[in-house]
Amino acid sequence: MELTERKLRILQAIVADFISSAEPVGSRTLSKKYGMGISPATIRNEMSDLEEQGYLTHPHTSAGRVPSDRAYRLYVDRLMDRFELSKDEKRSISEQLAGNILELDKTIEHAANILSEITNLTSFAITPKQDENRIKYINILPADESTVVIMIVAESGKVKNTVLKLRAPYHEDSLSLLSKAMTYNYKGKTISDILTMDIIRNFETDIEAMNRLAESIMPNFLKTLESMLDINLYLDGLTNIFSIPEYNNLEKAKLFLEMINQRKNFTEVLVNRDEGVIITIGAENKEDLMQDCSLITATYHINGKLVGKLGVIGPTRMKYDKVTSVIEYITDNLSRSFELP
Amino acid sequence: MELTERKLRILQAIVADFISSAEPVGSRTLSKKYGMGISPATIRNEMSDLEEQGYLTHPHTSAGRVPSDRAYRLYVDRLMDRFELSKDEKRSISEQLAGNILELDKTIEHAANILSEITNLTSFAITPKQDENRIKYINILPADESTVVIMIVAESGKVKNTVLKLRAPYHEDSLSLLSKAMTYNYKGKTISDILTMDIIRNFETDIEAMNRLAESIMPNFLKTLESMLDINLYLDGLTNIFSIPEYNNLEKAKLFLEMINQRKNFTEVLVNRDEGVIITIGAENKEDLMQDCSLITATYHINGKLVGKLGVIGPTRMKYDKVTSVIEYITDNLSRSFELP
DNA sequence: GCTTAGCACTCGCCAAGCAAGAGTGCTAAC
DNA sequence: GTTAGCACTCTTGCTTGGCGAGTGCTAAGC
Repeated sequence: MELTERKLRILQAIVADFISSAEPVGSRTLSKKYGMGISPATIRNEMSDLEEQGYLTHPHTSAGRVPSDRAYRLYVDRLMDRFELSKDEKRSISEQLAGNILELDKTIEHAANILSEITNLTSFAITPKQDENRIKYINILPADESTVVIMIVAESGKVKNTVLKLRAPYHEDSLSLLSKAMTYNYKGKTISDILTMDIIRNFETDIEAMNRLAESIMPNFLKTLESMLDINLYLDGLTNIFSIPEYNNLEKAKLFLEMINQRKNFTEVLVNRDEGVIITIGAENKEDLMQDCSLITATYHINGKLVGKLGVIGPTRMKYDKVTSVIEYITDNLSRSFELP
Repeated sequence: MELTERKLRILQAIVADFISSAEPVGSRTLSKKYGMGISPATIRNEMSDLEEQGYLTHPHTSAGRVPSDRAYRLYVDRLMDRFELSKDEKRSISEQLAGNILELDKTIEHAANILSEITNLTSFAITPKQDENRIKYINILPADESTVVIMIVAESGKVKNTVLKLRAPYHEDSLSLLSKAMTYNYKGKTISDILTMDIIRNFETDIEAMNRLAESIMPNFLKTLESMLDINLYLDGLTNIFSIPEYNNLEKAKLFLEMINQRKNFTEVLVNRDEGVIITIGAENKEDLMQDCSLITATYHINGKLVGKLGVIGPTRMKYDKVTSVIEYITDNLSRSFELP
């Protein structure tokens, strides 16, 4: 059976109505509210067909119809109008993001805040994978007689440092020597390359003092380097789910929050998604706990290369048009502000 | 009316029973379970007295008794036994904390994780106030031809840096010169002192290049410095409240989570608490939303000076003995690992 | 042949009513 | 001062019946 023009129109109306009301949509409402020019009875017949085709479900005999995942998919792909953010909204987002570009991570966290604020959903953002980030230089700096700061600067501009107390005092010349040697060795290499290399050996030079220094610094250097690989997950708007009728039930709300609070798993899910704007609806998600959620993610870029992600998660009933627009707008904005000058 | 020995024993039994069962305690239960050697009727009389004195309440006529805030206070101050953690628990905590002392903030976050894990409550930790932290040195380092890294090292070992793209290329000598000048100027000063000083003017030297450099770096330097003052709040075990009978109701759970997610306010509350182990029970808390919560905090020290806090928040019905012991043990452990070597 | 009015039917929801259970408070006896 | 006994109170869980919303089917209309 083909989807006639009229069926599409009805389906669109049902989805739109259900998205905003969260109540099953009845034939009478539809006929009256959306001025379709056909009677409830006709609509009922059409609805019955749509149900047969898997676009609608029926919580129970005497309830209205509810869109299925399939209906949302159709809606997202073909039926929904492109949503244009208002000038004011756009300006507000840009301004808020521009206010805080000092620290990359903070900016990303802030973007997640804005997103949940606007959408009233739970938002998240992850920082880019750093595997492919290349070392620019390494600097070992004196702090006091037995303390040094290991500082690693990557090409993307990411900086990471650790304070390390040495067991023995050091000579300042050895520090700068070691910094140079390490930079020479590692410059241009990716973090993951370095971590798989056999490193300690590389510093068996003639200079005894430097060897000893390298030996005590290396373990911490490696740990620091490893921690540069960590992907940060920022979450916001967690409590927003409490105002969503779908989660008006302790057990569901609990499961939702617990799923998201398994940060490792959740990050993993996000990392594995494709680039660009990706929408997965209900059962399209592989994870058990996401079967009645929709997940929308988009990617932002740093220097056009490293890729982070940002998005929302909520019930399948969400304002796909607006949410998608907002996410797109924010990620575009992020990518632009992370471009090389 | 005085609290007789017997009344105290009864009260203790009621509190202990209610803490573990979350059910109002009846006279019969009490008489049987706690082998008091007196009949339910006698206990009822005593309970009636205790209620009059404000130690017990009565959800309704035909329910058992529930301890009031006052009873918990008495329990905490006089009745509860000191709880000794088992050797295994102690070892496990120490080991987990020792595994990750590379980064101070991570360690503190990790301590909060452990705490919520053990207590099954919502835990939190805040990093120390940095107002009194003194600058050790400032280093402006080259990253590439137009990018520099501003690095600030404080006496506590806290390091903070920002990557800054300059509008014009710089001369490397000016960088080290400026680093030295700034270090000379700020070394030994506290962060808040510097932020209230009128700084830009301090660098009006003869050297033109350095003046220009200082001018473009200063705003970012100040912002970075300011961000060093931020107190980080780590939360964990938020979803634990879902398994607590007191919060077995959407509205309450929601309010609880929203209260805690107002991170600014919540941090403020924590910052304002006294040092040492502090327990506030129910209405002893000033905040509206905490009227039926208890809050336990303890302080840890960095180098014996900077003070951070760690604790739990949960329903007034909590295992005060065990929770207090755990918190104390963890903060002691933290302070010890943050001591100067 | 599509559309529509009419009507019986189904189901969830809510309030009222009822019985069971838990625990108290009081009284009178020990 | 302590305790047994008993009436009383209040919550909880279950059942019942009415109401409203919405459907599905049928038959009539265009």
